[in-house]
Amino acid sequence: MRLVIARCSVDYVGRLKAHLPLAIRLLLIKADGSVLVHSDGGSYKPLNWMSPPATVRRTTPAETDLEEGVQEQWIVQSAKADDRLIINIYEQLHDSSHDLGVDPGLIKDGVEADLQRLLAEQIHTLGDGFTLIRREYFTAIGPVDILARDATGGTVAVELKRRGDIDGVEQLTRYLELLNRDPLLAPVRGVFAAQQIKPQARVLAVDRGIECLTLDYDAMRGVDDTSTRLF
Amino acid sequence: MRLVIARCSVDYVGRLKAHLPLAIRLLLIKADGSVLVHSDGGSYKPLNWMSPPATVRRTTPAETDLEEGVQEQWIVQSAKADDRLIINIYEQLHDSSHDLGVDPGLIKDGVEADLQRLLAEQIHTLGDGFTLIRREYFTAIGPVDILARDATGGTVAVELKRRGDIDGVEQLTRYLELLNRDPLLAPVRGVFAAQQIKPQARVLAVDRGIECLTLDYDAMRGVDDTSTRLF
DNA sequence: ACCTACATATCGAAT
DNA sequence: ATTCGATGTGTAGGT
Repeated sequence: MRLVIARCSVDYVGRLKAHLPLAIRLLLIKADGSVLVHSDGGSYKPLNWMSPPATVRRTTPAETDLEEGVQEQWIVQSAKADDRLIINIYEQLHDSSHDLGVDPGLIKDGVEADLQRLLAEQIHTLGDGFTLIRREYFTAIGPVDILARDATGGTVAVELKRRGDIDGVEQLTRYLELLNRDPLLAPVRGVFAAQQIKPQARVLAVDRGIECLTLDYDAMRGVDDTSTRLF
Repeated sequence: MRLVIARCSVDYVGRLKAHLPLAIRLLLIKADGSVLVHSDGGSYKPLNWMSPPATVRRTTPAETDLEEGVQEQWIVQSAKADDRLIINIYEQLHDSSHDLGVDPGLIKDGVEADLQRLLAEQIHTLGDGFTLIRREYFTAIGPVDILARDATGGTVAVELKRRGDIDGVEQLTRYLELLNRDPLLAPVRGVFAAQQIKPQARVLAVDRGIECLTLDYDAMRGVDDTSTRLF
């Protein structure tokens, strides 16, 4: 990994065009040829970048660029696509290289799978008398997150999201259409469950006769004591 | 901006939990307190991070951590949420600070807004005799990208995407359903326009009587001479 | 401040 | 290889 602090301008040409005027930035060149251009603010997304695999080629700037004060020009070319990053370096303020080795990678916990496990264990959250048929109930168009039976014996399909968006309602609608063609299951009603449900999604769900359920992950996790001693 | 190369382990606790085992990584601390943890591979997304605004607090490691070889411990606390990043530093291999100043920001060209402007200006791309009713035609469920009138006086709703996916067809379908309830507009037919249309999306669109149109952005920009002198 | 839609999204699993 | 779904999505633009 090479770290360069430089006064530079950057142009990206590929799926779109993007231009960064002259300013001081961090240029991060990774071992796989990928390049990140970061400013001293914003979030983790670089101002400009090139995804790996890529190659960095150092060229002599054109006459007009030299006159303007460009010391070096880097051309970062994607190996896969016709995407290119052109970095004009006016002044290098720092330059260091470091050997990092291979990273063992990230271990995660608390994603949708955990939410699903918790809801399956606490199926009464859906309503009194509910019983679990199964998680990841497989259909031709994909797995239904949770299939359950309500107090009256009716089948309920649950689509589970962290963020309840309109896409999730569409997904559940497709499942319900399919499940309701099965005479052994029909009629199947739908429950759209999420930590947060967007107003638009709620409107669409209600319009289609789908019940909305907002989940409190922290409360559900509080009930399940195994999750408190993960690391 | 501070750049540190260190042998470290990292734990994130917040919306989820994530753990990075001991390895050499880049720690990038920005002026707004945000921190990025990068390895020498992957794309622009850090292995772990803290979004701004945040504060970095250096603490003395606990007894057990000291025995294990932890020299320093950084606690990065989000100012907004109860999100925390804990970085255990076993060895610092590099440490430098740099003053970058404020970045002038990125200038983009070729995003959906540009496509929409060009298609509105060159509405004949849809067919001979087409006239523009308006861009961003507002409805209760969101804005229709372009509403036009064809040679026979019929109304046409255009959904525009850079990449034509199945979601875009669903979106247009919802708009068409709504628009066709309006007797002043009905019947409204749909056109799904994108630089690239996925085969699945095309099949679904055709199945629903929606016309597909592949756009050549470069050609459309070529017609519009103002766009040739953007940079 | 909240909500909505777009993104050079990235990333991983399943097909 | 490609598609699909999740993301600690981020980001910009509107109301």
